[in-house]
Amino acid sequence: MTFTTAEINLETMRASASHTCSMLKTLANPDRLLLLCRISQGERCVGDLEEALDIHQPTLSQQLGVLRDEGLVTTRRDGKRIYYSVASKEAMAVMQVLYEQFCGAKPKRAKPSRVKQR
Amino acid sequence: MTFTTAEINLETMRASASHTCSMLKTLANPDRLLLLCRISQGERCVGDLEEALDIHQPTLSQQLGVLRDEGLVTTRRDGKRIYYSVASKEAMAVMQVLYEQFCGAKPKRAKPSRVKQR
DNA sequence: TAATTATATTTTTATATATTATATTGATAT
DNA sequence: ATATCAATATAATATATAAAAATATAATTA
Repeated sequence: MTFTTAEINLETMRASASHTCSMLKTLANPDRLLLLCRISQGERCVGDLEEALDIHQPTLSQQLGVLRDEGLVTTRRDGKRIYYSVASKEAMAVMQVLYEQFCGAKPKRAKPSRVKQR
Repeated sequence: MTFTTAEINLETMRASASHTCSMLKTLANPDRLLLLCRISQGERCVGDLEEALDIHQPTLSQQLGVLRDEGLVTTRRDGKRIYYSVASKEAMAVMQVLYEQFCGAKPKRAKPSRVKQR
C-alpha cells in the first residue's frame, strides 16, 4: 500500500527544511528521545532523569546540553537542583505523533471505534 | 512558556525507540525530507525528482536508496522509468505534523478561526 | 564540605555526503 | 539479433564531520 498527504508545498517546506531537520536530528537519538519523553510529562530534575534513563551523569548532562542548544528544553534552578521542562511546542507535536504511530496510542481527537456488544 | 503532552509512557516509548529514531534519522536530511515531501503528493519518477530538487543523479539515487532501505518508499517500474511512492503511514503522519508546525499549515480537523467581518 | 549539575578534554568510533566511473535495464532502430 | 540511447542504480573512493563515551574537573548551593 502507498500513501499521500494533504498538500505539502515543496518550496514552503524547503524554506524551513534546515530548521526542521536540525530538530529531527536532535530527536533522532534514543537517549534524547526518552529524555524528552520523560520531561514531556512535567518538569524533571537531573537526578530523576538519571535514574529513569540509567545513563552516566556526564553523558546525561551532555545530551541535556544538546536539547538546550536546540531550544527544546528550558531549565529552572531550585536550590541544588535544576529542573528541565519542554520549551518547544513543535517538538511536543512531533513526540505526540510518534507515540501515536509507533506505540499504538490514539490521537486525542479520534472518535472511539464502535465496539460490538455481546 | 513550557509544554506537556498527553500521557507518553517511557517504557512503551523505549521499546520502539530504536525503530523510531532510525526513521527520524532518515527524515533528518534536507534532501531526503524534500524528496519525501515531493513523493507524498503522488508517485514521481526519478527524473521528476532530479529536476524538482536539482541534485546530481548519483547523489539522488543514493538518497532514494536510503529511503528504500528504511522502507519509507516503494518503487514501480514503467518502461525505462522508475516511479517512487510513499510506503510508510508513520512517515506521512510525521511529515504532516512537520508541515503544520514549521510551515504554518492548519491540521485538517481544525475548526476555522472566526474572522471579524467589516 | 557534601550534593548536584555542568563543562572541558580526549578518545573512539562511526557516519555522511559528494564525486567519478561503471553497470543494469528497457526501448528503439537497424 | 544487435547496437545504441535513455533512465536509473551501484561501486568505489575521498573528504569531511561529528557523535558518543569516558575521565577529570569546575561551579553552585546548602
